[in-house]
Amino acid sequence: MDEAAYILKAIANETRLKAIERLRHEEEMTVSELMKELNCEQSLLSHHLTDMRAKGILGFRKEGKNSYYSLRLKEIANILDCIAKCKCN
Amino acid sequence: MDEAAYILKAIANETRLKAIERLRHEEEMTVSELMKELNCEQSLLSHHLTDMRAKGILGFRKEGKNSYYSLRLKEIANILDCIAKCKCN
DNA sequence: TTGATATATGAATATATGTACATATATTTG
DNA sequence: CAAATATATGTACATATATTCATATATCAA
Repeated sequence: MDEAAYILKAIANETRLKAIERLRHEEEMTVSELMKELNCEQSLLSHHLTDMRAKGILGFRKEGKNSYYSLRLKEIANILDCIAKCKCN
Repeated sequence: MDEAAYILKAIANETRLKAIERLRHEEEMTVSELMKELNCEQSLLSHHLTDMRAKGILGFRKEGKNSYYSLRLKEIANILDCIAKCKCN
């Protein structure tokens, strides 16, 4: 329950959820790509991504100028589906 | 995504998750019962319950001296299962 | 080597959330 | 009615999270 709260806190944020939702359908994405798609400022997005990465939620790969982020815990995306169902009530 | 974050924020807390997990298996419970089981101080628990109730997550019924809380959005409990699966990685 | 691009980091600040404590309210019981 | 019980509420404070801004670092291209 402890760890559940830890994970939920790490994703309970609009920008973070958007990133997760986006990464769910993509193998990996660069920060720039995410910036454009989420319409989020560079530094802010970087903070969010860095933190989720530190918490094991996102995967990471650096190549040249770019950083590639991916959804490491694929199951996390299912949470979004659960909530989508809740909303239908 | 907006609303997903709203709900996740409302439950991303150890005490709240414990309450949800407990209510999941019970039709309804009083504050006192929850206090004992969650080992949580009265006022603090009340604040948590009141807030989740205000956000539509918990159901509520008052009878005599007691307040009965229930899990209104049953699907929310599924989120806990999703996370349990994540942890297995 | 210089400048541009991509990203990260740190510090400062704003805002939200959690907690404790005192007190209020409503109900029941004697 | 007075005391006891169950719960809620308000306020203050601590702590966590989000956001912004300035700046650092690394890579690439001319």
